[in-house]
Amino acid sequence: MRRTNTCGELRSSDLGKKVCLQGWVRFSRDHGGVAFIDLADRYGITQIVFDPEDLPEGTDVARISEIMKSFTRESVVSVDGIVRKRVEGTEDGRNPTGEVEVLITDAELLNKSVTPPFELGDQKEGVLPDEDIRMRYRYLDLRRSEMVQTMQFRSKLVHLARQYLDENGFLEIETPVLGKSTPEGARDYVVPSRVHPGTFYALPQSPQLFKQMLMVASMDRYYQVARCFRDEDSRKDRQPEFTQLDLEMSFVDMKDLQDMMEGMVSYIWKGLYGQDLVTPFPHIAYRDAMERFGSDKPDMRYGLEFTKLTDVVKDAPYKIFQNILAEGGIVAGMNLKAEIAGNKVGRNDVDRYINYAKKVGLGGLTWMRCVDGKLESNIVKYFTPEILENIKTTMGVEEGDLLFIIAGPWKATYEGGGALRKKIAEDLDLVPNDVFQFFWMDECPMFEIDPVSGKYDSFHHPFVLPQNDLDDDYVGGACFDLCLNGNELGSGSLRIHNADLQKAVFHKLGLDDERIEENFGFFVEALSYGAPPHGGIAIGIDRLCAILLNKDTIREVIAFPKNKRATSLLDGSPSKVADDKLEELQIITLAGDMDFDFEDIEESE
RNA sequence: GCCCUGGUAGUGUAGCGGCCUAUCAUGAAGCCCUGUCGAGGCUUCGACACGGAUUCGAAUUCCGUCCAGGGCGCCA
Repeated sequence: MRRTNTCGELRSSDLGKKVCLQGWVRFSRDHGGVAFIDLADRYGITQIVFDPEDLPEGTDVARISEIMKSFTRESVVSVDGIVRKRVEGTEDGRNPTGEVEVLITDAELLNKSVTPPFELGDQKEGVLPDEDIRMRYRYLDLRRSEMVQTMQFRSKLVHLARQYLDENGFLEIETPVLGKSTPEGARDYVVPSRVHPGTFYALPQSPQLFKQMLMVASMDRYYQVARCFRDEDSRKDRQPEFTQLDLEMSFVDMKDLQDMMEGMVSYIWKGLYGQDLVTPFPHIAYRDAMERFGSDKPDMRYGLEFTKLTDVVKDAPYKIFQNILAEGGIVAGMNLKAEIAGNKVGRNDVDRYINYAKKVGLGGLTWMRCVDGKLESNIVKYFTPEILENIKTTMGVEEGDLLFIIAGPWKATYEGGGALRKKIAEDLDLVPNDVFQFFWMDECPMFEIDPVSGKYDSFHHPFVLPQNDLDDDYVGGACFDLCLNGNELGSGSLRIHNADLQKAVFHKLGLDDERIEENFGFFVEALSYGAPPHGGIAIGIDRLCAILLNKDTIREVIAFPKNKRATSLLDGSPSKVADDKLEELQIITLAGDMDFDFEDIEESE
């Protein structure tokens, strides 16, 4: 008999039906006479009961009994039976199928499982095996209902995005996975060409150039669920390969792009949770984000904002601040209000935060506490009463408040401050984890200037449309990030559609004509054939899923992720390839146990 | 490349110089049990990541290696 129902389907309304269920033996409970099996598949769990005293006439009880002995944990089995009501008082309210059970009339072992390396019942929290064990046996880990739900969630989310974009006239177009390596940006994963020995394709870090060329090609609205590759070190939110919802639109301004994205996120939200998301999303300028929260992707679900104190302390005879201000640095303070933080942070904690501040790149951390209406600390003697009073007013200090004051060069100091702010919020449990706060971070600069080398670097990437003349002191970029709860979900921008302007930006970034031609010649040429004004955005699907599901790492929302060292514990990749394959590709390797010695090669040069 | 944390039966853990012939749970194997649902009861099996050092004595301290995770750099 073929499967008639899944293991999550049967209800009281099915009583009396003859059914065939097929699935995995999750738990079995043999009472000597009557025996139960929790039969599981991705739809749910149905209780199967073997009841030798209550079988239809002519059933070969001994045979079924014998077959059931082979039903070891996680074996796949097929069971024919009759849906019946559970004995009064033994219903399981936690399970949607808990009112019924299937009385076995026939059974078959489809495929035996050896003893699984860990238990798959995941009703109880905190008993998961180490992640490396889960990865080694990911196909078993994925059987767990939590993982099944995650995969379903992700699938639904992507499906909703596709639906929305399709309804809005987007074409889903695949761009190449084998492309051209460029020296800029992240390291490429590289694929050797057999046909052209000595040359290599690169896997895309993003479909950026191709989607822009699709705009040149008049496709007008494009999207792709694009796998992207970067050969850089992993983090909990960074994998060597990851998935972006990548899209591009022609004849749009930034608001059009953001409206479209807000519409899409709302649509996904409605589909996922049945609730309306509040739009439009708030905006925060890059500079404000940095100066208020110490981050370009601030978590604004809690306070602990910074207030600039540069002007307030500029005349204080405190040498450390004087030196910093003389070098163009900033001074800013964070007020840990007495009731939420100040009273919970003692002298020892302050020392701990001072140490932490040093670790995150701050020179140090100045603190003051408001006691009996006066600011007290080891350094108040360096400040005049007027300045102290001014600090109190500026920071809104009240009795018991604790001030942390950071000082130093603008970027490093605010970034360090942002790390400190995050740490304090986590320590004091100030982060609400049931709030989802989307917002746009915009008004970004076009370039960043390396303080050491003085070289220009793109703030986002070199294809962003500059907002003013490239020779101006400050050049803004038409780019923005979509952020959620302190995470960057994606970046978007209007793009340069003029070939000369694109070249000028490359020049500004230090590329000469030869290098531009070699690496981006085809692209600049494309722009010269009537490229329309266009812009686009890419949303990190892995991150979005992880945040919405409250997962600590994107590995939890990727079916087969790589580990920290970019290896797959499941298939053992990356791995060596056979020598004859390398020979065909005309590749020799200097690593591993081939008969080449790096030093020999160096000497021969 | 660097910093930090960790590695004890198949799995999750306790132990943190001698009470260790290493705890508990789960699992596996066997037996018992007719209403359980992570069933229960009894019996059995099974581990200190690897290599050095210190010490009368090391799972425990130290050094190195390997493995896993978090972070810095990196991620235009």
